[in-house]
Amino acid sequence: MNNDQNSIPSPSIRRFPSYLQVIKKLEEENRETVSATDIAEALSLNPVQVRKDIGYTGITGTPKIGYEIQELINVLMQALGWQNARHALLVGTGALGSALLGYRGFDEYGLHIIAAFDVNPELIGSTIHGKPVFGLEELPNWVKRSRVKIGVLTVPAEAAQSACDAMVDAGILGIWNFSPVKLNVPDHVVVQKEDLSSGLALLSVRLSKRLADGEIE
Amino acid sequence: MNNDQNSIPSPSIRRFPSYLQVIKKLEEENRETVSATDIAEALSLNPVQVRKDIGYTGITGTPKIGYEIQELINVLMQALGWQNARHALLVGTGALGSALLGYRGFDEYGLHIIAAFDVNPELIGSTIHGKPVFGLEELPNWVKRSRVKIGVLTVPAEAAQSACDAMVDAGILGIWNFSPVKLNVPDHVVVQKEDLSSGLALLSVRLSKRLADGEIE
DNA sequence: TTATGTGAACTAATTCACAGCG
DNA sequence: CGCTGTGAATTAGTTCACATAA
Repeated sequence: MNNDQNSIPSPSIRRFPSYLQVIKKLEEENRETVSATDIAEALSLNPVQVRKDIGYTGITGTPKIGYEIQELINVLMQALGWQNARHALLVGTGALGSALLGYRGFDEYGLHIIAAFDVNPELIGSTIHGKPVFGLEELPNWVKRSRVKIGVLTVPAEAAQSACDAMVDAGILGIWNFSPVKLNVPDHVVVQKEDLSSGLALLSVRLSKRLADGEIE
Repeated sequence: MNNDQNSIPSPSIRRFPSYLQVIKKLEEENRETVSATDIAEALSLNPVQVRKDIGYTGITGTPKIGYEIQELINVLMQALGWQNARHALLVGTGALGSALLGYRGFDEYGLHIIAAFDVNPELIGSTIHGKPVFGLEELPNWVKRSRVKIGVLTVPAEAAQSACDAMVDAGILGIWNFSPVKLNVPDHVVVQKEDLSSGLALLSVRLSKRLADGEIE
């Protein structure tokens, strides 16, 4: 088993949430163990890959049986830094922003978006999916009080860098960037860029190829 | 230059939309050429990688100058199968679904979601961000009439497979799946799964590592 | 026999190094 | 020189093949 916490490959980390999802469902059904094969089957992956991924966490399973579900959940959460629920804020309450505010999927994985910020005076003071919307100027104080470290950025391209700067100034350390802009941040800030169109690109290409290769139109 | 249309690596395809985005902005500023270096800089990528990616499309640039912007836009769109705008439908008008209906980013890349379907009687007959919402039972006729091939799936996990089946039966050939479920589809249907939590996972891990490595808390 | 765990082989992707051109 | 274009080297990720344990 590999125990080097610092070097889990990114593709493995990206798969962890889906593993969690599968085994949490089994947990609800009161199953006590899972095999890598079970997980692989549920997700159409190669079982060896699943085993290797799980190996990175340092957990060890028992042959013929698999892994103890509770333990596996714990080490995966641990590996993801999700042991304790994390709080986040969101800047930009447009279509995508309000969707993310209402997306319960994140809570399941320990991310709780607890407040939103925007410049639109019509929204300030209201709530979206139960979360309060503040004016951007309140960001610094709010971050100081709440000690939140993660910010979700869902503003239009033009506003992205300045909203990012505001977050950084306020003390945010991790930015999940949904805007199509490369953000300039100081070294101590981590940015994760999310690009919806890249998935759409792959779908388009694969579909075009199928059509070209003579599927019924 | 590589001209084999059928074998552009997936990572390259995933980067194409961001290239398009950069050069379309330059086009608006009436620039006529871009170098791979320009694009790489705008996106914090390695210039060689950009050049290789562009090479896959078959286009050829001129040393010292770069690529002709119009031509580059054309070949990228071509490579992505986005020459002619594509129409799509969406099933599931929850938080995420309505966000995608209102997300103008897709139009830019040739995906026009022109109708939505749901089972909620309160929504049927209404419009969301200007797009009409129909009952799921209307799907077959609507697809037949509109000849739409792409479906965006944004229903909760429990409903995913049955909504997927409905799409497939109606004649949808490409499914962009935002639900956390592995879909069972016949061979001729292409499924692209989108998993928001995988990006969040990476952000968490990178942030935790930073904090552990002694950033100011 | 059915699982884990892992070194080894393989495949894919990125990056390097450099030739060639304007 | 600053750029393209590309073979070669490198690195990263996946898959195979097999040893081992219950």
